[in-house]
Amino acid sequence: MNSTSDEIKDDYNFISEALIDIYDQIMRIEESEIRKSRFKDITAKELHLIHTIGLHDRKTTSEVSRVLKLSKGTLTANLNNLEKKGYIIRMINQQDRRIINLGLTSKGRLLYRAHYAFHRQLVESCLKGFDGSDIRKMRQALVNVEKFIDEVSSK
Amino acid sequence: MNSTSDEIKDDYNFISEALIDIYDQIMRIEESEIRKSRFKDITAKELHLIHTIGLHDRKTTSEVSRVLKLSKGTLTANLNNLEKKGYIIRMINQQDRRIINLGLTSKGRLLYRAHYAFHRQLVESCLKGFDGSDIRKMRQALVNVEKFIDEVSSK
DNA sequence: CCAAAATAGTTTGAATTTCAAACTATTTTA
DNA sequence: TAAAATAGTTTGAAATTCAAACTATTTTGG
Repeated sequence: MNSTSDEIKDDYNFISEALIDIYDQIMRIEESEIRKSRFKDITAKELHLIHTIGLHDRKTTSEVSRVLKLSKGTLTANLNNLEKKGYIIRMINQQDRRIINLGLTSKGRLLYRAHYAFHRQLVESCLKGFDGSDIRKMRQALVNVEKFIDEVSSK
Repeated sequence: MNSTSDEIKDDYNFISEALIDIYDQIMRIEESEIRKSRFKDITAKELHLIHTIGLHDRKTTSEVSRVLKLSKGTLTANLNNLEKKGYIIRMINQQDRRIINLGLTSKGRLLYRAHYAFHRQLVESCLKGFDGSDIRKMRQALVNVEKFIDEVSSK
């Protein structure tokens, strides 16, 4: 395909505008889809936290608060809520008893998988009609963004 | 380029994972970049609100609260803060005096342009090395996401 | 023309979320 | 083995959000 520099500029503007708005909508729709299922007591933020805790990692509270850039106090409060609602468990690490390892309950794992499946559906619809090389390009674009973010952060 | 279905599946997983995390980082970095400049009193949420109010539109409070899905009360509070800090002005609409039209002050416009420029930089770094047809594909992917979101919302 | 209904935005009071700082318990260091 | 460092919790205050009640204005229908 042939493109003038004006057309490319329009595309840049379009992409820039769309990106600003789309993510907000994604967060909202993920929350509202999850709340239509059996997981009616979960917010978008909690979904994000459940995702970060993950299925297998046994992360510590400190690791999670670093990744999500939440203060330790805030994370403690969030974990209390998710524990009360039965999605996560705290496990005292027996090698170092200051450390709490985090895990998902079976209910938490179900939620994790439901969320992941929905997200996956979104990505599939996004890449509908794309061939392998297109998808590689898409992947490259995300790697580029990550690199840009790293550069800006460390500067 | 040739790709096996396994490679494509890996790409899907990669893209899915990356998307979940990247936006949070973008929001954070936009806020922290803006705060390094003369606009030290602005949060990511306020940046989003300033962007929505826009340079030329004279939107009403109701329009903005609908777009951002904030209650009218919440928006009033946010607007009070931005007005106090000198970024926006409220203008009573003389045709219908119930309506408040919103506008950016010159300080608000400077902030808008600084934010947009940074966002634009991010998009450019993301699409570095892409040709016109690649960029069209990227644009199509975003249109697909928007369509997916609309379908899910209206179902 | 005017009373009732509708609309735009603000105020209010409660709930939730967040943070930093102080604190407790445990481990590491020197 | 006492002091320092680390992991996580508690605490109190500030910020954010919402729904519902409220004020001011405009539109509607008789």
